[in-house]
Amino acid sequence: MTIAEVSKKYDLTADTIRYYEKIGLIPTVPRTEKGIRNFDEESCNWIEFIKCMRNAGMEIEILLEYVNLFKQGKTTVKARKRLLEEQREKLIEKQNNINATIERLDYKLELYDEIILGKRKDFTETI
Amino acid sequence: MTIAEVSKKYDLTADTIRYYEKIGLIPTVPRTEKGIRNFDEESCNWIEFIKCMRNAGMEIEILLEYVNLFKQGKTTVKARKRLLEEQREKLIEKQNNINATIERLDYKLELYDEIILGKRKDFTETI
DNA sequence: TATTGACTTAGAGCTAACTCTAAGTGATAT
DNA sequence: ATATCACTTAGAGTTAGCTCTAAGTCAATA
Repeated sequence: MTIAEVSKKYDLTADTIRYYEKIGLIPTVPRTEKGIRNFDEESCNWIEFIKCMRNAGMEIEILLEYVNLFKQGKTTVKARKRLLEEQREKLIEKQNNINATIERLDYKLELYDEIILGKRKDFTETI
Repeated sequence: MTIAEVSKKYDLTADTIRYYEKIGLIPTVPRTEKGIRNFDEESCNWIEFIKCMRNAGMEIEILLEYVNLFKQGKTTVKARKRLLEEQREKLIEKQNNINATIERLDYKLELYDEIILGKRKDFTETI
């Protein structure tokens, strides 16, 4: 697959994909004799994985650590597990923050509704 | 309350609080005769609100819009509601992304566990 | 044959959200 | 009296994560 095809498939710009490769996030992208990227299944899997993790807000530096551990082979399995567990914890915390904020917004939206419908005579501007 | 006290109370640096005020995120922070910030309850409520929204990842530009609508008074109640509804939708989407990623990590962590415990003879490196 | 279009590179530029620096004021402690 | 400390300002610097530019190669089409 060319970079244009991969770009379309995963909805990432070609620039972003090249950037990810340059910094080492996508190990060993194959090339044609002319030096043009020819993404195979493994490269695509990496891109899909990176995209998913980035969408959840995981930092590139952390992902780089994971990729580098991966490159070192079986001996790093435990370290990789530890890394993913840590990131899982961070995502849980993010989830909690977002949940709390959604609940707060729900409450505010209810108040706004009551104000709009005129159910609140004691209308005081709540932040 | 001085900026130092507010900084401690909400775990934000004084720099961040000054920055928020400068760009207009905290309307009307009172000052002493000497020109020193003297945060009242309303200012604190704004800071707490901004902090909560920022923690969930809401953009400063959006929060500025909200604050500006708020300043214009009752006539903007519907617009404010619309704005908060939009942001709620964005948070739901983020939540979904994070949930999907946590589930994916859970699956990977199980695989890693099986590998570590030697339950997998067919060990092939999964990304 | 000339040009169009997809690819290549190195490296500069951009945006959001802070974070820091320098220079200054004023109240309190030694 | 002098030094320390918390505050003030304007504006420069930083970081993450892209995004764009310029200059070039190569294959296919008018």
